[in-house]
Amino acid sequence: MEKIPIEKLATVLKLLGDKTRLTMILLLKESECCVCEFVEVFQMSQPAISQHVRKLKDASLITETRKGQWIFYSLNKQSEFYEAIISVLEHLPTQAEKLIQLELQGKKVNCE
Amino acid sequence: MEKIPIEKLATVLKLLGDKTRLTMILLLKESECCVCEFVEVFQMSQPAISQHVRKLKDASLITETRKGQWIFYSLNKQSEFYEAIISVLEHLPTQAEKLIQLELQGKKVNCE
DNA sequence: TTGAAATATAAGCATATAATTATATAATAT
DNA sequence: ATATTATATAATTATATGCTTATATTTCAA
Repeated sequence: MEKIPIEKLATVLKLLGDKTRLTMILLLKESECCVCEFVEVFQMSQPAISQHVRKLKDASLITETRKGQWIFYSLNKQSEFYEAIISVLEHLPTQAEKLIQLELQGKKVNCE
Repeated sequence: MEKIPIEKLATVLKLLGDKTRLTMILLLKESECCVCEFVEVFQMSQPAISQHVRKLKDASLITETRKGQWIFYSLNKQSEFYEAIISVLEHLPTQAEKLIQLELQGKKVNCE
């Protein structure tokens, strides 16, 4: 397994050491999401969500793809931390119900 | 595998998201240590070390055993987070050299 | 081409964090 | 008994963090 320098991993763990960001990463493992979906799921302001997303993006833990007016975020499988992140996520219960809730509320973004 | 509520794991990851504490945990995986050894290894003040240790102890990630004038700390294998912690540590390179250095400097505590 | 929706960013503020300094407690050795 | 060593704790301070409010940018739709 690829080893990671302690300092780098500590930085990543600090990013994951926030309930909102950890949940974001867990959701992104199951499905790509855009900011407005996170706003619904977390019931937080758009700037607060954008700022959390930016931290994850700055660390290259997630990547973005614009689709029309939305920007979708995904887990970055190319990240040197990807495997470590997955091994953390494995200890968490699925958050699929949050995505189902979104769907039921008609808040899931469909950009086709 | 035992699942952990997101909020709890986020709290633990925040504790591990500090270079000093992450290294402490990694060292404790290899060998129990006392505060004065950590002071040598990290070249930090005794109160700074004690405060990091306290955070880990407050979260029950480590346990203490007094041996004479020293208090030795160990990874708490009974913690509900133990497995998750180990799976994080597996991504880190061994810190055995730090312990060997201690030994060579005659700073390793022998309490027999 | 004007307005609305999605997102980003900057400034400000309140709280959290990590260090230092000073002091207290507990065990050991003389 | 007293001094020394190991450790803990409290107060203080500087910096980091996460939120809010306000505003800018981009895309799409009318």
